[in-house]
Amino acid sequence: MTDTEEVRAARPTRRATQTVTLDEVAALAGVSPSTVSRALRNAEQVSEAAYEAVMRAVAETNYVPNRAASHLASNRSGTVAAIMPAMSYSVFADTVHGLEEVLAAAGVQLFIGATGYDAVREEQTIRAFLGRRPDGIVMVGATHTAAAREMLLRARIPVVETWDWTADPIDSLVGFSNGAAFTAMAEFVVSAGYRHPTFAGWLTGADSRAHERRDGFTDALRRLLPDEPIRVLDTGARGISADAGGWLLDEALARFPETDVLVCASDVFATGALLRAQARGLTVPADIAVTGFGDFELSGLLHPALTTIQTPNDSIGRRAGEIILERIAAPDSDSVRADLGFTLVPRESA
Amino acid sequence: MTDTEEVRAARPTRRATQTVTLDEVAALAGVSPSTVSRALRNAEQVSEAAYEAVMRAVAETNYVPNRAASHLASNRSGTVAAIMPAMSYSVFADTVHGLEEVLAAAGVQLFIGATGYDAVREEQTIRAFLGRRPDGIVMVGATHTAAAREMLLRARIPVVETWDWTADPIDSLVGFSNGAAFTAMAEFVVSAGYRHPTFAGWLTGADSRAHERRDGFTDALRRLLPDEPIRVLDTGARGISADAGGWLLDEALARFPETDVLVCASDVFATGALLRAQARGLTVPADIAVTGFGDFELSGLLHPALTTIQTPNDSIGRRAGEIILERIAAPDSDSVRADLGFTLVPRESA
DNA sequence: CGTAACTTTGACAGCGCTGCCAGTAGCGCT
DNA sequence: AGCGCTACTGGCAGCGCTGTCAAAGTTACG
Repeated sequence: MTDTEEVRAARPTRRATQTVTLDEVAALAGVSPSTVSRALRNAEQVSEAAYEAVMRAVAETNYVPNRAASHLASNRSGTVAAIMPAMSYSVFADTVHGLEEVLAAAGVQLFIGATGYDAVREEQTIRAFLGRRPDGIVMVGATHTAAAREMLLRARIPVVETWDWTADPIDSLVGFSNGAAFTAMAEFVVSAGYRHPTFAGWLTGADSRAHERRDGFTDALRRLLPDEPIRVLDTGARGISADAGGWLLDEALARFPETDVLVCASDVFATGALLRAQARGLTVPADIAVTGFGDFELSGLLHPALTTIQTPNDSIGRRAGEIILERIAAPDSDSVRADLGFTLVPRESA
Repeated sequence: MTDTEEVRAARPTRRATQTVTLDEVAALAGVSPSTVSRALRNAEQVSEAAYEAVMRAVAETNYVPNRAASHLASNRSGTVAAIMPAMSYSVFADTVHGLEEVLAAAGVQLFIGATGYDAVREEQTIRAFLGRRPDGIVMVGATHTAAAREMLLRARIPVVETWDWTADPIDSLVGFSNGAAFTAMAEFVVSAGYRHPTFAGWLTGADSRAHERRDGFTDALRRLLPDEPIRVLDTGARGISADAGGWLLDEALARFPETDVLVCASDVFATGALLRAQARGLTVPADIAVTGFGDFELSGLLHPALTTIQTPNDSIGRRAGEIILERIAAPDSDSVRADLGFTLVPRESA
């Protein structure tokens, strides 16, 4: 320990321990760092000999490029952020899945954040994600606080709002009209002869899509059955669950015994309502009909099979991913508004 | 356009357009960049006056710190990567949800990648994620290719494997024994009087947990019913779906008509099988009993309600997040092995 | 009033890459 | 041989932060 002085003199490096850098690969390959960088990103810009020397050195050192450094130098992060209300309901999980698949194929990585249907958390999540300088943002929903909208606009990156339809998207929009879907459902149940429909969903949270569904339904109903009172049920603190669907059926029977069809804002509710009706010894649709929304796999297998609306869950994610990739490649291209529509699936439950 | 010369002379900046930097905030606040950095990360290191000047400047400029630069300078990325087989099945979505909640509360952001139950894609995903230098990695499963294991070890970051149980985890482990769960199920169905069980699941893919479930079941069966032949059904290319569960029931009836209980590797299959049995006019469990795995919400609402095994989906994610955070804070702390167990839920279907 | 200890601040280098530029080598042509 | 090309390569600065150090200011105390 006689060389304490020298050790002190050498300023301690802040380098990450044990991590191979591009410079070390370059030294081993006998080329300059620039050449290594080129070989790794655009092999055709480099001679075959250099390419192979680099690849050998990469393999030998197990080099993995540091994307944070690359991001800083090139001002492209190679990431996209997705902000969802929740992941536990399969509809959004399907959308994330489609999105992830498209992005991963392009070498873009996906950040995920959940807001729990809370506008404040949405704002926090957006702010946190913008710190990562994603190349694009995908959001579920087109209703945001003014501050959130402002942040997204100022970020000057492609934004895709999904699962919704609006006249003034922040940037691009991929979805369908929840209101139109429930207008279609209203028309269907009325044409099927039902005269006393009750709408049921979760309307307490900041889930604007649920409100659009209700409005689409009740507006149509006022037109189709002008003399009929409007009946709406809210699961409130029960949130979104099959059990809440069971509660909705009980509640409809208790508060609105004239109900002949329970129009649910989600198959989650409809399934719970259907099973509860059967548990109570009622026959669906003879005693009470039930409709859903979302067309989950199980919905078609139940007895009676659920009348519902099929939504393009996976396609929304894929299309959103494609749009982000297009706009990253050509930032001046136009924003996209894609209505992927919905399909009413009449089955046995109504 | 007479100043072409001067314009040429000025080397074009590579700065991101329109993005506020820490230096600009410092200039506006009238303090040094160091002080801004400190104010934003450890307010207590800075005088009250400086803190407030910084905060005013931040608000005025809408400054959002660039985490890539912070990452590069501090060698901590503030991210965790999660690698899942799939997101479309609620069990993993629940785990992601629990994980995201814990991490987001600590200001850590979550990268998500899906492998589609494919070992090669798992390797590619790990490699891609390591380029982001996450502070930790959460994986579903404890069975990986040698190369994947090697990469994870070399990364020298906390790794949590989940949803599995093994004697030699890479680092930490949070899950339960899939084999033990199906040993318990075997004991249950035998003690309930069933003598001709058939195991059913998806065994074609790289889903090692499915294999462990089968082995746990068949091993126990050989012990409990030594004279009984072993019956196993594989959905093959049908994968994991309720429809495949229906096929499993048909197949069991056709190929193994002696089957008195169909033991499914997932509630997805069990639900499909149950509904198919009813569609065929069979009574469950009298004509054929059915058991599942996972205890989805719907499983308890079906008629008959599914006998199944409850798994700690959400807790696995939360605990994994906690472990990662602990180990980021104290890198020398010991790795953790947490068996979160499972609960057999006897109901009406068996 | 002087000294020691603490608090607060700023300067500076550097994290690991990429964009830009200039330079060299090799080629076909006049 | 000399010219203009193209193909390939290396040098350099800098992306936007943070860690480290040293200096300045402030307080406590004998």
